[in-house]
Amino acid sequence: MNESKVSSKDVAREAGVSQATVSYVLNNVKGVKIKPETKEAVLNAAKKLNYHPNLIARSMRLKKAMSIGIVSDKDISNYNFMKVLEGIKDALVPRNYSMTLCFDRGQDVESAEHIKYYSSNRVDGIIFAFANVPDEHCAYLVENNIPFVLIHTNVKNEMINLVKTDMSEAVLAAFGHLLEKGIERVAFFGGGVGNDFDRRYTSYKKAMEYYGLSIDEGLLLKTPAGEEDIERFFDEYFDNAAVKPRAVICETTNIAFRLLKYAVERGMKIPSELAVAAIGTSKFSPVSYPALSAVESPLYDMGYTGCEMLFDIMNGNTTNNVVVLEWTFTPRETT
Amino acid sequence: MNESKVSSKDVAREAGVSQATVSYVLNNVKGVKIKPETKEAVLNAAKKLNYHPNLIARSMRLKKAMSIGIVSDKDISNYNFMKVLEGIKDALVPRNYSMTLCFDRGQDVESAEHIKYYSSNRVDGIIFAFANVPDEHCAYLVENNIPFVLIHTNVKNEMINLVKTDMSEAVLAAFGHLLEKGIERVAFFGGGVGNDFDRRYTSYKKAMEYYGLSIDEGLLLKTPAGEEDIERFFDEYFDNAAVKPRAVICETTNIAFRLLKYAVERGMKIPSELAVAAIGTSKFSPVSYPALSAVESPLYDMGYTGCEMLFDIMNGNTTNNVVVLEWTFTPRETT
DNA sequence: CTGAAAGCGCTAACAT
DNA sequence: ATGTTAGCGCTTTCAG
Repeated sequence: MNESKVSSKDVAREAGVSQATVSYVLNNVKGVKIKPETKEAVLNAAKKLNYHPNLIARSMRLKKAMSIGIVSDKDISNYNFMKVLEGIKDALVPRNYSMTLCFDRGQDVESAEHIKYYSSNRVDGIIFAFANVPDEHCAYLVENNIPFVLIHTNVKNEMINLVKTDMSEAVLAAFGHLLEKGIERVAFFGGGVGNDFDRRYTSYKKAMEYYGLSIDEGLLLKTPAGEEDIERFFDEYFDNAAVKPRAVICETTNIAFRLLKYAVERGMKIPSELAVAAIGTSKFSPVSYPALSAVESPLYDMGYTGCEMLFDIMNGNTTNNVVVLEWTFTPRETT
Repeated sequence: MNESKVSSKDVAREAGVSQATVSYVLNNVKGVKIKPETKEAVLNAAKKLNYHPNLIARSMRLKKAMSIGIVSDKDISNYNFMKVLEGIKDALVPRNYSMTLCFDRGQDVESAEHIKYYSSNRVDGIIFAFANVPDEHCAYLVENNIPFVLIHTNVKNEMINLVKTDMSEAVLAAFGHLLEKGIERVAFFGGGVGNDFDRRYTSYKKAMEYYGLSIDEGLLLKTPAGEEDIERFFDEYFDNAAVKPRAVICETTNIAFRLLKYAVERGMKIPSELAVAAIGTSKFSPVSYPALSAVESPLYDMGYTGCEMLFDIMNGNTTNNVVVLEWTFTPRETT
C-alpha cells in the first residue's frame, strides 16, 4: 500500500489544529462552522504535505465500501457496455465511489462473486448491466436485502429495480421527421420482419399505422440472419420493387451501413432519392459517410440513472421500481 | 454496508476462544499451531453465524487495498479485453484481490483516476491493458514508485514492466503444419502487404524465407482497408491468378471468415483444395464452418502473467522488466 | 468554533 | 496452544 504515510494527524500537527478539525474542513461537514483562517491553514497544510485521505480507513469508519460491483455478461457489445459504464461512472464520481468488476461464471447463487463481494464489504451494491440474471439470483438478492439494479434494453419478465427502455416514441419522431420532408413511403429492412415480438419491427408497424400509412409487401425486406449476403438481398429487392421506397428504416446500424454503401456505389442520392435511418446505437453513426440518422438507445443515461437508482436504494429511499428511458431520434445526414 | 454485523469477535465468543484464535484459524496463519478441536470449533461457529470477514478492516490493518486498478482505452475490442481480464482475474482470486475499473479521459497525470485511486489507497497497483499510456504518465509512475505493468500485443518503444508478444514462432509452426501436408504454395491476404513494419506480413515473409519458399506476386493480395468490398478483390485475385495458391494466411480473422464464406460458396473444398489460416484471435474461430485454424495471441496468459508480474513488483521482488509471450498456432478444420 | 477520545473489525507482537 | 492488547486512519459524539 501507498507509502505516503502522511495522515490526517500529520496535517493536524502541521496546521496546528486537531485531527477532528482536519476532518471537518476536508469533508466540508455541514453544521460545523470553521473559522476561515483555520480552514485555510488546514488546506495549506494538506497541500504542503501532499495529503491524500486513506479511503480504506474512511470506509471502515463509515461502514461503507465506497464501491459498487458491476456484473455483465462477458460477450457484451463493447460500445454499448462502455457507454453505460460512462454513465455509471459519472454518477459515482461525485460520491467518491469506485467500481469493482465482478466475474460471474454461472455458479450457484451463494458463490457468485458479487455476493461474496457484498458479504465481505467490498461493494455496497450491485449493478447488472446487460447481464442475464437468473431468477433465483434476484430472489436471493431481494431476500437478503442486497441493493441492486438491473440495466437492460430489453427484458422479458417485469423485474424490480429495473432500468429498461422504450423506443416507440423515438421511432415516431423519426417518422415525423420524414413526413415533414414529405416522405411517406417508408420501408423496413431487418431480420425481424413479420415477427410480432420484435420491438423494432413492431415499432415501425405502429408508426406507420399511427400516421395512417399502409404497409405493402414492397416495403418490407427480411434480411438474412448472418447479414453476410445482404447485398444480394438488396439487389433482389431494388430490382423487383414495383414502386421504390423513399426511405428505409434499418433494423440495425449494421444493415444501415451496408445499405448506405450499396446505395452510394449505385449512385443513389442520399437522402434526396433515398433516406436512411437506423434503429440502434453505434459509435460509427456520426462519422459514416453520409452520417447516419438513427433511433438510438440512451446508453449513457441508462448507466447514470441506474446508478442513481442504486444509491437511492442503498440510502433506503423509496424509488420507482422500474424506470423506463426513452430512445431518441438523432437526425444526421441520411434523412 | 452489509448489515450482517457478525464480526470475528462474535465468532470468538460463539466458539469460546479469543478473537486472535479466530484470525489464526481463518487465515491459516503458518507458524501458529492450533489444536484440531479448537480449529473445528472456530470453523463451526463461523459457519453457524454465517460469518464473512470484513475486508475493509482487514485492508486497513494490512495496509493493503486488496484491489488493483485496471485501465484500458475505451474503444478496445471487447473479446480481447475480456480474455485478458479473465487471466488477470485468475491471478487475483487466489490472493483475494479484486479489480477496480479506472476511467482515464486523457487528463494530466496527477488527476488521472488511477493515480488518485492509488493515492487514496483504493488500489495497490495498476495494470494498463491495451491502453495508450503517455510517456509522462509512465515516468510519473516510476518516479513515485507506483507498481504498474503494461499489457500490449504491440508496443513501439521498449518500456519497463511490459508484457508483450511475439508471433514469429507461431507463424513458423503454421507453416510447419502446412508443409507436413505437402502444401508449399502459401499466399498472404491482408492490408499489410508490402508494409515492412507490419508484424503479420513480415512474419509471413520470414516464414516463407525460412522454409526456402519464394514469394511471387501471385501469392500476395493487398486487401482494402475498409474490408467491405473484399469479395471483389477475391474475385479479381482468383480470376487472374496464373497458378492458384494451395493455402492462404489471412492477416485477420475477419478476412479469413470472408474468404471462407467466399470459397465455400464457390464450391472450393476446404482444406483439400484450399487451406486457410488466420493470424488473430476471435471467439468465432472454433465455431465457424469450417472451424478456422489460426495463429492466436495468448490473451489469457497476457492477463495472468501481467498480473503475476504486478504482484511481484508490489512485493518488491525483482522481476524481468519485460516478458514476451509467444503466440500459438491452433490447427482446426481449415488446414 | 475546536479538541479529546472512543471505536469501526481486524491482525500480530508479545505474553502466558 | 491460545489469550491480551495495541493500533491501523479515520469520523463523530460530547465537552469545553
